[in-house]
Amino acid sequence: MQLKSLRLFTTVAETGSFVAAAERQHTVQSNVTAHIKKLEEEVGAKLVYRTGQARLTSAGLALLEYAERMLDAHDEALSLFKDNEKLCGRLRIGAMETTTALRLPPILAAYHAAHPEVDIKLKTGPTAELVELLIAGQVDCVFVAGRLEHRRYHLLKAFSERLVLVGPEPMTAIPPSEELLSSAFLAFRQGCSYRQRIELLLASYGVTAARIFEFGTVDAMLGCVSAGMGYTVLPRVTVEAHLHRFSIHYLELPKPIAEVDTYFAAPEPDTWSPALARFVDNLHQTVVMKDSILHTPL
Amino acid sequence: MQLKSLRLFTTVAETGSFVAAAERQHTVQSNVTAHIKKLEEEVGAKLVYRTGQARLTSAGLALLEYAERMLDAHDEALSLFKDNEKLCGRLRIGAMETTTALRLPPILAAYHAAHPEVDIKLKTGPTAELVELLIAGQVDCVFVAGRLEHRRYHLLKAFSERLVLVGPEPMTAIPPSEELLSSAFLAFRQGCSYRQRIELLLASYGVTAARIFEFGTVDAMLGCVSAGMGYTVLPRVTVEAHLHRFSIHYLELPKPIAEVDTYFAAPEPDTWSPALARFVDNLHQTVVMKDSILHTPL
DNA sequence: ATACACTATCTTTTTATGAGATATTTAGAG
DNA sequence: CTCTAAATATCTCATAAAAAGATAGTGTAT
Repeated sequence: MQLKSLRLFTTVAETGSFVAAAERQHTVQSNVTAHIKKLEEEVGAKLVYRTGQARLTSAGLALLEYAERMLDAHDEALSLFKDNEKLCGRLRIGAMETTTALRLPPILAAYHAAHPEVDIKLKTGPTAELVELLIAGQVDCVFVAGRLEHRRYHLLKAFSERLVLVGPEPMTAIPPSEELLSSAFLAFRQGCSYRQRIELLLASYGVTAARIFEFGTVDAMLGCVSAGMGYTVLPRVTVEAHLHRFSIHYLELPKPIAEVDTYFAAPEPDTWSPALARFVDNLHQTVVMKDSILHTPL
Repeated sequence: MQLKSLRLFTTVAETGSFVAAAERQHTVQSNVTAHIKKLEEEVGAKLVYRTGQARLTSAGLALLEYAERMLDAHDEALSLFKDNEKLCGRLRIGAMETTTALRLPPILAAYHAAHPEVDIKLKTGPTAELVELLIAGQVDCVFVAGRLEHRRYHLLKAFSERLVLVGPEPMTAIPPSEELLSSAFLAFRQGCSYRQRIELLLASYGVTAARIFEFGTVDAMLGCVSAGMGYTVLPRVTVEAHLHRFSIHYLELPKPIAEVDTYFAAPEPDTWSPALARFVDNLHQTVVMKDSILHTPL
C-alpha cells in the first residue's frame, strides 16, 4: 500500500471520476486505474463502483478513513518541515540552575507565545551533566558554562556572567588566606563549572584544601551563606536578584576569574527539528551578538 | 515519502542499527541507507546519527511521531481487512418499519455485542425508498419486501411474513365489497410494498378505488384502525405484538396475497466492508435457511 | 595501532511506474 | 433497441526506481 495510491484513491472519492482524479494529481487515467486496482487487490475488495459517477463501495468508505489519516499525517509532517509557520512537536532544553532562573524565562516565554503548540521540556543541572545529556540525545540543546570541547556542535555565546564572591558580611577586599582556609565554601554538586572557579580562586590565593559543601539550589546556598556558614561564588545578576531576600554581601572578583560565558550548544544545524531550528533562530535575535556564532573546528 | 521508507526508519529507530533494521524488514543494509537518505532529502534534515549506535536526531524524533501515525493507520487498515477479529467502522442498514420493530432488534443486539466498535446506523423507510438509498450508496444494505429487480445485488430471503387484514371488529370472512368500498384503508406512505398488497387485495374483490390514508408509523395506523377509521394490512407478527395495546382484530388473508418475503439486499460481496461482511455472515446463521441465498442472473 | 563492525557507495539485475494507444464498458439519447 | 459519447480497462513500451550484492570507507573498541 503506497501513499501515492491512497492519494489517488481519495481524489477519486472526492471527484467521483478517474479522469478528474488523474488531472488533479497530474497523471493519466490509466495510472489511476492501475493504482486503484492494486489497492483493491491488497485489501481484497472492490473499493469503487465504476458505474457512471465513480462512487466508493462500502469497503471503499471503510478504507477512506484510514487513507485520510495516513495522508493527513503525511501532509502535516511535510508542512512541519517546510513551512515556517505553525510549529509543533517537542523542544527539550538543558540549562544550568542560574541560567534557568534569570536568563531563560523571557526567552522561553516569548518562544511559547509564538509557538504554543511546541511542548517545551526544561532540564536543570550542572554543566557536565548537561553535556552528557546532550551527547546522549536526551536533550536537544543546552545552556552551559564554557564552550564544549566536543567537535561537531553548534555553539553560540549566549550570555556573559560576572562571578562575585558572596559572604555574610560586607567585604572591601578578598578575605585573607587564613580566613578563606578556615571557612567553608558552598557550591553546586559535582559538575558545576562555577565550582571549578571557586577552586581556581582559592588556588590563586594559595588555599588548596578548603571545605566545600554541595547544594542543589541557589536558595539553599544563599540561605546558608547569610547564616554564616561560609562563602560562595555566583553570577552577579543572580546574587542581586536575591539581595532583598537574604542578608548577604558580595565582592567583585578579578576579571580573569570572574568572567564566565554561558554558551548555547546544540548538534549540527542539519539535524535540527523545526522546533529547535526556530528556537535557535529566535535566540540569535535575542542575544543580538550575531557575530559570535562559533563553530569548533572539525 | 513512502510508507516503506518510514517503516525502515522506525525500525532503525527501534533497533539502533541499519543492519538490524534491514534484517527485520527482510532486505539488505544498502537499501536501508538509501531509504533513510531519501527521507532525509525530502525533509531537508539529517534524521539519524550514524555514530556507532544509530540514534535519531532532533529532526528524526519529530518525524518519528508522524511516521508512527502513518504506519499505525496503515497497519490498522490492513488488519481490518485481513483479520476477522476486532471489527470497527460503520454499518448503515436500511429497513422497513415492520422489520425494524420486530425482526431486527435481536439481530442488531447480537451484532453489537460481538462488535461494539462498529457504529451502526439504521434508516427506516418504505421499500421503494430503501432501494433508492441502497442504489445511491447511502446505506450499505437493506431489508425490503420482495426481491430487487436490479442486477448485481446480493439477495437473501431473510424473513417470511404473513399479512393479515386488520379491522376494528372481529371478522370471520373478508368483508363484503360494499363495506370495503365505503371504508378507508390505512397504509404507509408511497413506496411501501404492503400498500401494493392492499391494492391487490381490493382489486381481487372488485374494489378499484378505495380511499387510502398514509401513515408514518405502525402505532398511528393501529390506533386509527381501533378508532374505527378503517382497515389496514400488516404482517401478523406485527399485529400480534400490538393486540394488547389496541382494540383491533385481524383476519388471515388467502395465501397468494398474504405471503410476503422480506429480503436482505446488499451490493456484490466483493464490495463489502469488513463490518458488512461480518453482518451478512451472522445473518446467514441467524436465518438458518442457508440454501436460500439468491443471486439474480447477470 | 589494529581489528572489527557498521554504514556509504557503486554496480547490476529486476521490478515498478508513468504515459500513450487502443479496446471495452456504460449511460443516456433517439 | 441501437447508436453515441464518455468513462474505465487493458496493453505496450520506455523510463525510472528499487533490491541485492560487492566493495570501500568510517568509526569504535580493544
